[in-house]
Amino acid sequence: MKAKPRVSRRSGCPISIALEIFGDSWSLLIVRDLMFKGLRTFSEFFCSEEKIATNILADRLARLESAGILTKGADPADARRVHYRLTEKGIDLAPAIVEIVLWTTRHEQTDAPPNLLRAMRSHREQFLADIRKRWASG
Amino acid sequence: MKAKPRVSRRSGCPISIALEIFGDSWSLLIVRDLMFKGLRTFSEFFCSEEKIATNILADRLARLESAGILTKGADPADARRVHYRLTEKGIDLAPAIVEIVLWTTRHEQTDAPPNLLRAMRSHREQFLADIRKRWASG
DNA sequence: CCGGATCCGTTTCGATACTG
DNA sequence: CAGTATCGAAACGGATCCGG
Repeated sequence: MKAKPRVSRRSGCPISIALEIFGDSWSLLIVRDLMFKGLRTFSEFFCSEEKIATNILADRLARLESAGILTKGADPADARRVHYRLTEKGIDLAPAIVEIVLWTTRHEQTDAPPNLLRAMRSHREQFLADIRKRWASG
Repeated sequence: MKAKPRVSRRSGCPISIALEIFGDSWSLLIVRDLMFKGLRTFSEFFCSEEKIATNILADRLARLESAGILTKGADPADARRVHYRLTEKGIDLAPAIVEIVLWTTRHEQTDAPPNLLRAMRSHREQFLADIRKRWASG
């Protein structure tokens, strides 16, 4: 299925928000899983806790790819597998995702790992640098 | 109209994201307009650039209210008008919204006021403190 | 006028079944 | 494994109507 660029009449706003990603639950979850959980393949996303339907998953992966947030390629180890990776643009979502996660844990009760949260909150710059480094290396 | 709590099977995730707000375009735009543009009333939101339909607007305001992100009250100046304000929980969305806006301006071309962006980027803590102060004063 | 509620055609979603 | 195809259900959006 092709990612239909549903035309938005909401552009031209002085203070704008990229709704293509931030307005959509699935896109947000996919990026989070890619960034923090190390998920890479179609079936890993499909089997994750969110129970996304295969057609929606395919659609969102296509949209995110055409938005330049992730790229699709053959797994170097196993050529049958397709591999999704964040682009530079995608990795750059980290600060926003971190703030979103922090707000969520402050205001809804979650069972997020406390040490991870502490790293996000108290050593923000270090934490973001680590994410970048992890992606740079491989 | 009541805010229907469309049940999510996506909870229990170690690193969670509050999809109720970050997963919905309109909610995000309403909070942004409340936070940065000073919009307060139903008709101000309705007449804003986004061209939201009245039923959708009413639904999202109700959802955001029941999520504890904003409150509804009579305008002290004009009792006929209804006034929407961010709660503490809503104001606390500022860091996330700021990162979202910064990412958007970095990666899509927008015509956001450059001095505003500079304030967000270079004097982040001061900028966030100012938002809080503005809301504390009334 | 202001703040919605209701109706209704269109679009999107989501579950499942199916395919290369 | 990595997706399409299909189809009923839900959400959207526009227009109009309504109570205060």
